[in-house]
Amino acid sequence: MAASIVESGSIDLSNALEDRGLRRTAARSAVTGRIEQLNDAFTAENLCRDLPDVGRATVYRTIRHLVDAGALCKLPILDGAPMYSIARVDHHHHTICVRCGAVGEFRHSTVERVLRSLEKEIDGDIVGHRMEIFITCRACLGDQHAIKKTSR
Amino acid sequence: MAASIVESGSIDLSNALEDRGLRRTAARSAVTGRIEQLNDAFTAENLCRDLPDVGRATVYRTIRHLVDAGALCKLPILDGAPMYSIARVDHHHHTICVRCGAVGEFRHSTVERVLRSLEKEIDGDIVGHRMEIFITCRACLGDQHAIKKTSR
DNA sequence: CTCTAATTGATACTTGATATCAATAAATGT
DNA sequence: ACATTTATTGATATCAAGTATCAATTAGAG
Repeated sequence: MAASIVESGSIDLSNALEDRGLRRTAARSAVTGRIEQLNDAFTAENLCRDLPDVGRATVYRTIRHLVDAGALCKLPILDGAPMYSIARVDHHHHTICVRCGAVGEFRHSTVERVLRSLEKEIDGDIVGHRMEIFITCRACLGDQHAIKKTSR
Repeated sequence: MAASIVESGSIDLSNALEDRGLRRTAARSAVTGRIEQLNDAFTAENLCRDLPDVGRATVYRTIRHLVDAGALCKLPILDGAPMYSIARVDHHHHTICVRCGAVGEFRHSTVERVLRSLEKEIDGDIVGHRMEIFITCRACLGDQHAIKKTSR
């Protein structure tokens, strides 16, 4: 019943679709295959550009199925299109570089502990949460040669 | 230099615009006035509907100025248009009801403490963060008369 | 009251994403 | 292998949120 897990700890995308009763087709394999090739988070438009032979509608539909299946995380960026990343089995959160947009992950048990302590403070049932940390990543810090590093 | 604070702890919206060197106009007053009337978070389209005599472009522009000024928080909702709420002086986070979309606030010092402990784990400089808790609010819990409450 | 620059808002456009629907392909039964 | 049924595809139209354009208007300084 549980979705297939591959060694890396992520969910196998094709199987995730099959588990939902969806057919295994060439178009869907192209989409899941491309996503698995990518290391970084991506947008729907990225995939459309990478897969010119797959229709936009199919790309968007497949992404939606994968999100519904829990195999992809949808990351709402402040402006523009949301990004997607392969969901790991263990719950985690994301870092987003405000300069280059690179998305990373982290997991931290304290975050979950905080949630539990918030239950009394919040007027309703907690059904989920989302946390993003905005950073300037190592690479981008390297780019700006010591600018703004000294003054406060 | 600091933006004017009114008793409630929120930033005065008209003054926030003036502090940025923007003129005080009838259209902008209509927008800020309407926002201040609202208790809840709102979308840009909400404002446009409430203010049919103010052009869409002006509504969107004014919201953008207010966000830039730090007088409004922009809350990216998972699907659809982002919502905005008046920024309080003290840092806080939001709860979003997954049934009715109602937005609430909470503040919790532990969240900030978690962030500090994450600094070692994260490869870059933390420049900001965002946390949203998804809930079923009290009102919506009342609606669904005990459904799904018993089974596991 | 005049002048200048900021502002406005109708309109057209851009972007991201979904709906439609005839053509196609996958699974199933024989 | 073939026919049948049903899911899937993708070109196209459409939708929704938001931005760019630009002539007409208005605020504020002098």
